[in-house]
Amino acid sequence: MKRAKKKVFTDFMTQRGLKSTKQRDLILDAFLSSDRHLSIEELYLKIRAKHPNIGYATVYRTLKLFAEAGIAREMQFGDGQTRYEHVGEGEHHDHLVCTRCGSIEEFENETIEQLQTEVAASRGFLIERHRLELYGLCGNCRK
Amino acid sequence: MKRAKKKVFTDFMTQRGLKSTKQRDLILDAFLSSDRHLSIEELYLKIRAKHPNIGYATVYRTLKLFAEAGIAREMQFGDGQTRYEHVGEGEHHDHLVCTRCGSIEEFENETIEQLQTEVAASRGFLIERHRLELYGLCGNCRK
DNA sequence: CTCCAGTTGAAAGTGGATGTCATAATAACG
DNA sequence: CGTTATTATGACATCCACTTTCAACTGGAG
Ligand SMILES: [Mn+2]
Ligand SMILES: [Mn+2]
Ligand SMILES: [Zn+2]
Ligand SMILES: [Zn+2]
Repeated sequence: MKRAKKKVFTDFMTQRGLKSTKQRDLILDAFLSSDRHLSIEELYLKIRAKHPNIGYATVYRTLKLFAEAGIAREMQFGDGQTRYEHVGEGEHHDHLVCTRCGSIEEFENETIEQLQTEVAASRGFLIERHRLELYGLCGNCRK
Repeated sequence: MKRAKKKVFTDFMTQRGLKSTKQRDLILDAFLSSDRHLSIEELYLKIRAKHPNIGYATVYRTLKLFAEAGIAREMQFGDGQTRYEHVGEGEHHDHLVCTRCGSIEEFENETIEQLQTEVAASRGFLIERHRLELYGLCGNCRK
């Protein structure tokens, strides 16, 4: 699946006339092999540890490209930092965010999605995307 | 209900040893008699039209007070601006946000709320609050 | 190998939120 | 009522997370 995403990104770049560079390769590897939901700064620092010459702006721009290519999703959990997470073709999930330790769990619930569609339909609203986040204490932090 | 919220705020101020000022009265009136979901800037400009001496910082600080007092809720719809909406005791609702005209509709769905609780429970997660936003085209903008 | 369009990193710019501080207003007290 | 301690206000400064700019630097087509 890392392979698949790399191909998606390569195709995207070709189709847009963008170039392959070692920075982009680095950033893609770091992104794909990292925890989900990292901020730009976090990914930047991680890469910078081994490649001190990388620029913040390059990481920033490359993550935007990932999002455009469809292999990353930009998100906001209200902590003032934009985060990026991996996404696969047609995948979707929502989040449980721990307000104490900051951990993020994912979940899917088809019934909720269905109800959302119904709510929207009943008002003539057409959903393009949605966002559902449950904030609270994770199992560990409740103890 | 405007009356009720004013009382809640007055009590809050008394209990915290805060002073009553004409600015706070102005801002509370403007807030309570305005559209829901305004940004600080929007409310500031609205008040400033009739009271040119009001300061942005005062509006900013007063809205924070409203939130602390429990008569306003701070929210983010991803457009880079913090918005405040009216909230009543024990009230809750979620949002439909039009990505074209920016209008915001509200809805409640008890079944969805129930399912959220179940999802959380099945993972040992304790929900403190949540956020559900459906983005897309409103009835008007679909035409 | 050449050459040009695309890329990079440092640095400057943005915009909204938040902090600072001298001045002004509130309200308790004598 | 005046006095006085406390809190509030508004102009301005600062912060911070991006976002843009630009001169130097590739990648890769031809
Ligand atoms: Mn996720
Ligand atoms: Mn609302
Ligand atoms: Zn936790
Ligand atoms: Zn609309």
